[in-house]
Amino acid sequence: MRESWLMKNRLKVLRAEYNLSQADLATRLEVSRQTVNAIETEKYDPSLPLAFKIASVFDLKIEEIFTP
Amino acid sequence: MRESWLMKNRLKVLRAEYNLSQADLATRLEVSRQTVNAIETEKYDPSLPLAFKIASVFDLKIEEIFTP
DNA sequence: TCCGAATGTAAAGGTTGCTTGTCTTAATGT
DNA sequence: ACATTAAGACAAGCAACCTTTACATTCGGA
Repeated sequence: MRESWLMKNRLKVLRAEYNLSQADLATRLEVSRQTVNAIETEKYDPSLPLAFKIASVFDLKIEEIFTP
Repeated sequence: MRESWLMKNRLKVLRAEYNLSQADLATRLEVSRQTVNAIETEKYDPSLPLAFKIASVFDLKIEEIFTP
């Protein structure tokens, strides 16, 4: 295992604000629902490109969504 | 093979500004020299945690270093 | 209560990120 | 000429990210 200090994120809250299901968000991000779920429940971090996509969906900077 | 739209980055320029070798930067980031080289020559994207580390070394936002 | 939507979890498999090790080449200085 | 440093490249191996498929659980509304 990597030393995995996994990042914290505000995905769940943001999803709620935008009234999106995990499946909705997955569709917008062009990833699977399970991937959204895994990131949200902090099983693993998104890749950098995916983090950019997430940020663009919510019109925020990456740093406003993810924190170390 | 992925359709690899790899991100662009300004690592090489930033390294020059800070007068750091790839090895120096690698030490600060706690990754291998080859990893720094591969990211700089855009063989692959850094992970999100590594992107955060890179941003903190140069005191910039991720978006100011990497662009899709 | 029952149904459907949303969520959580898991296994198996492919791709990407990162490692160590090695080799080559260019630039610089002595 | 020689040594040193920086950088680029490649390969093998492992860890992390992401996929599909599948099944279980939770929850709100009719």
